[in-house]
Amino acid sequence: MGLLRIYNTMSGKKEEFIPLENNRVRMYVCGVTVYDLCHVGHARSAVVFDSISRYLRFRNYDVTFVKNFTDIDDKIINRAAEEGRSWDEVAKHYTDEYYEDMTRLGVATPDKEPRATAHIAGMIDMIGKLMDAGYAYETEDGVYYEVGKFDGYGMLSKRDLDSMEAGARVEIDLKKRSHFDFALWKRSKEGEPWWDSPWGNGRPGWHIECSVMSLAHLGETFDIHGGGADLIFPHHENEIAQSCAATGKTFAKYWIHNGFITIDKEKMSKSLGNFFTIRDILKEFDPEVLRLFLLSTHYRSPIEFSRESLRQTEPSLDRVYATVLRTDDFLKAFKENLAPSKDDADFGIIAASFKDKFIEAMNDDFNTAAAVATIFDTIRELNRYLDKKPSSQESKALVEKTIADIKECAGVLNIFTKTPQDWYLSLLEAHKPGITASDIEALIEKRRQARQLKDWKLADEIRKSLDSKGIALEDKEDGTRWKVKV
RNA sequence: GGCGGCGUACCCAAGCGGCAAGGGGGAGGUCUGCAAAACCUUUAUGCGCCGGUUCAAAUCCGGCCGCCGCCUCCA
Repeated sequence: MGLLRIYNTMSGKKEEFIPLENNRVRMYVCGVTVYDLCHVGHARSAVVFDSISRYLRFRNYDVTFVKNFTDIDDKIINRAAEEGRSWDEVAKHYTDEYYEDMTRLGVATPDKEPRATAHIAGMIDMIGKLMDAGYAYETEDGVYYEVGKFDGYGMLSKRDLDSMEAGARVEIDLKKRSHFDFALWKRSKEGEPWWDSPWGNGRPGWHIECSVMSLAHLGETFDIHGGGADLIFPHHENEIAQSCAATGKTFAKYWIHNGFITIDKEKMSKSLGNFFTIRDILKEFDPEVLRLFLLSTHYRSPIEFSRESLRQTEPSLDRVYATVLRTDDFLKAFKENLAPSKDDADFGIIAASFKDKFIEAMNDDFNTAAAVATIFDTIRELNRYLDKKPSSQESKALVEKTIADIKECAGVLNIFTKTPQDWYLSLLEAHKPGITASDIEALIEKRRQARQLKDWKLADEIRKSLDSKGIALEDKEDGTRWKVKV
């Protein structure tokens, strides 16, 4: 499989990936706060880490993948007030919505999906340790972490407290010893949800949950910690401060951060209001289109999002499905009648090298864009081979093996997973051409009869009328196929 | 102000020291009743600009221009 190299935010370099423990990989990724529908920025993070975990498994690592839900937070409380229901109903509702989006996007459920509110006891325990060790202090608002006490503060985000103080944009909270001290425990105000603690009734600060849940499920030190690049500071920096101070151990070995989705070059975000929900986009596009679009750019680079770009992605998928269909036809009609030829040998060499090239691309810091290109290279070579109408005893096995390899590698990215038939039906759904599959079939039959009578005029009229609706016909030896034009 | 990143063809996008991947689009061709699909040829002597290092630079170094992110909640 070769060496896997991963860009580590901590070192700022690509490093050889060596798990802490033999073949086992433990990874923790920061999930979502369940207070609203997810947008495509969330989709990117989910798809990227889903593909990374799939690739690690493809490499035969024994992966434990943990992704949390933040189910208590100011935004949830505010949302609950707006919607006139309890905070936990809001959290439950948007967790369900999240699962619906992830299922459609082909994002596998992680091994563990802890919720913050299920780990309050662990948080109280860790906060107590931090208090005892002198890293935390109490104010009238709650308990704070004193960042100045932690030597390594800023090691991940490469910044030091002094220079940050100079650029601080927020008014100083006089109750805190430093502007950058952050809440471990917030005392609850009237009407807010609360849990009992040695520091009074309250709720956890945001950062403590990840330190506690990763500890509970993965141990003091684990292999990979991931999330969006906007979490580097302060969230991940604070997690490091908490965990290292509490355990005295290294927290995570490799830090992986995905880049943002932008709209008109600006980061997509709730606060700017320039976002598209996953829900809305999937009304217009097959989920694999969004998934391939997200994986066609390296995970650390920004992606400029637009419907136009998604439209450009559709033909890529279509090309693969057309080849899968063609291969199905080839295998069905296969009759062996020639001795092996040079064509078989030539294609055999190309086909045999595909998987290695795919792996090589993925080994280079999960370069999915380059990996996808190896699939397209192989698709072209396969088409070229099929054009030669191979019929030797070897050709059938060769074609079957190639398609199997393509599907296996595409499975790592979880794309090209449908049958061609389902792909065309999905496009019909997404493009809404105003005609049903059975209507199309009926017109194809009418045209078949016309063609039999060599009534080319009528045949062409039927095709033209379908074409104007966005449906293309392809005449094959054994009949006519339809497809949605992309 | 501090820190980080980006600028590759008409569009998207890999490459990060040794002849500029891949997808879309355009042009021409093969195939076809005509098409479509597929395949072939073609489409950047060029990688924001200017210098430097090197036998060799899109890749390394320096300067400049433009854009973005983080420093506040954020995937």
